[in-house]
Amino acid sequence: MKKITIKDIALEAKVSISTVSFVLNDKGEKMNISKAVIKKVQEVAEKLHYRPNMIASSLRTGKTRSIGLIVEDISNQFFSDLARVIEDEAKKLGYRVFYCSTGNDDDRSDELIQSLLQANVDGFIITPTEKLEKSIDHLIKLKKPVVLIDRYFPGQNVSHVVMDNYEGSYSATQFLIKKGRRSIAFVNNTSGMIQMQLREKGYVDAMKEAGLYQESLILHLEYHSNEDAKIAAIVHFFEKNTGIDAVLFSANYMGLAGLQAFRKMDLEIPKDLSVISFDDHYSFRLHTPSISVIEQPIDAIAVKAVGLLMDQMIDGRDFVIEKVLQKGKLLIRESV
Amino acid sequence: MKKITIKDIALEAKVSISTVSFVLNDKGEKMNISKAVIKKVQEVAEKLHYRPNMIASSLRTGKTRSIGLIVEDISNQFFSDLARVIEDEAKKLGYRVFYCSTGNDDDRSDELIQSLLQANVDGFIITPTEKLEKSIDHLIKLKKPVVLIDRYFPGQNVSHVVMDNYEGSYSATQFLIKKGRRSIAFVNNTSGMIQMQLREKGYVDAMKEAGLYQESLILHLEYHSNEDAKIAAIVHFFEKNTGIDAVLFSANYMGLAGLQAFRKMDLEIPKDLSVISFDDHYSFRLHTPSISVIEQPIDAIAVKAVGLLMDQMIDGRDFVIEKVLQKGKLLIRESV
DNA sequence: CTGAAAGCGCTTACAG
DNA sequence: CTGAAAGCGCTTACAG
Repeated sequence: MKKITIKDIALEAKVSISTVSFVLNDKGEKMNISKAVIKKVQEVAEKLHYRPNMIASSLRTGKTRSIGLIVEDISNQFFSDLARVIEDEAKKLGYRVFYCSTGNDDDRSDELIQSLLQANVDGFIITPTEKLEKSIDHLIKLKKPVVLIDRYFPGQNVSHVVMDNYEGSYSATQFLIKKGRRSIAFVNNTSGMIQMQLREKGYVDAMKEAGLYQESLILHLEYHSNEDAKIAAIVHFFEKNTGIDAVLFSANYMGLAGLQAFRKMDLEIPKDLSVISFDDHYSFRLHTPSISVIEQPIDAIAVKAVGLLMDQMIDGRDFVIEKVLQKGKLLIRESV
Repeated sequence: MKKITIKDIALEAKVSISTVSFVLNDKGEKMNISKAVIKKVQEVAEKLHYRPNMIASSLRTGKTRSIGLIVEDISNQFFSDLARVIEDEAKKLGYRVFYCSTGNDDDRSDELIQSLLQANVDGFIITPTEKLEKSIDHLIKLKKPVVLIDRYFPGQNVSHVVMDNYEGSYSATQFLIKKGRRSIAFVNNTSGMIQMQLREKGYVDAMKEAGLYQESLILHLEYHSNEDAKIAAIVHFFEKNTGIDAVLFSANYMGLAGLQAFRKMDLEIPKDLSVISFDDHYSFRLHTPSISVIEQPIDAIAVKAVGLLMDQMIDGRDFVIEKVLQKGKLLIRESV
């Protein structure tokens, strides 16, 4: 089966290849090509089952109609949900999405950016890792459209869309306090990224306002440790700090490790301990009791991020840097 | 920042662009280019931070060094694990992977194949949906390398790598029988794909051999129904067929629906009911009690599939169609 | 041993 | 209203 090119169409329709190209790119009217010719070309293209060669057109135009999506871990449900919505949104606009996971590894993130640059993606949506600020500066210098999601660098002037982490954490903590909980722990990781800092700050402020704050109630888990190590650390922490009656996890994978720790310790939820975690997860719904979460507005984040990226990708438009905060949602289930 | 091309290197190194191309493609020696020139060209390329334009080279060679991976649902852990291993394997060999989900929708699957064809991927790894046989025939006619995973079409001569579904199901059923269970249910979907048929057949044969087979112990869930509908169907089935003392689920999403059904019905696992499911899942390990599974040999499947695909992609090599069965592993946890 | 040139399949400025 | 031609950045058969 021979590849059909615009040359074949031109031959068959007895017009020049430029005419074919104009018609197939819907520029026929603009170029004052006659209705009859337009119709003819379209029919021939249809008849021969013409499929444009995207590689050739990319080489010529320098555009690939693709965007690179770099997330932390595509096998984490939060990110795979995000990716799916972003992909759908992009497809509506005729863009293809290449996605890859950093595993929060800075070197790998940098490599991925290089490789996507080399694949000539037209724009980037990134959940940056800690040391990625330079690489992102680099993209900006290259005038590549970039939107960050889930987190960002406070000093850097780049569009980003994130949840209102401070508010989410603050309200969840207040909710626990109103429920009569007094000794509320906060389990975070050691990454120090802005979204984790804000989640911690929301908790700290709510605790301080209620006069309940104690530094010893905060546990920081090594980010790069495996799940068993996290479970062990949580067990150790709760054995040392008896009397804790509630806990807020700053991400779903910590919450999941926590549930396993509590099972080992035979702690009963919510009698002994109220539990709330950031980010929803299938296992939180299935768990007995089901676990309350601060659900991220995934759809809103994805749609907005694609929108901001498109704004930057439209040639010549003077785009504005936008920094968007989306509200999360406290989903109360049986665990509080 | 200007894009560096081989022309720039040629200019700077004072050689022709062909020489540059040969050197950078490691064909310098073969073309009898002097050591000195090779070194010079490499140094200049390094100095100018040359990055080859993959689009240009693709247009010229017709190869993209990429493979298309079509799975049923990338947000299902079985497929996302599979995808990760395939991606890693492919990367080792210098290939990039584009992945997409069919959602078991035949039209969408066909579309995805078209779109990957248009993106000029060099080969395909596919978990086919029911009506995809024609599309796959089409790929073969185009001489596109294809490997199927997880399932295949019995009459079609295509390389594939799948788990030994019959054996997995047969042993799991036998295990339940040896444990003293007598009224063992089997929950399958309505898709009728070969892997599901074989899982059912393994169960049926084991039951028949033990003289325990009853057709009424098999439930078929509508594939395209949502989770709540599946849960309702399972509840209905178990309310009608009282006395069932064990159940084997033919895929993880059915097992997960089942766990929710049993929770609603206050069935106690494993006292009232032993449970085993195909495919592992995070929630199966976290569940109280933890759920026994027939674990798929994901790494082996992925590695083998990439290997078979590469065999086909090496130009001119007369590749052989291989049909590979990998053994699954029965992981016994608390649910039996 | 190395270079000039054709060509992959498009898009688009230019000419008429 | 439509066509001839240049050029995107490579690879490779051919010439010398």
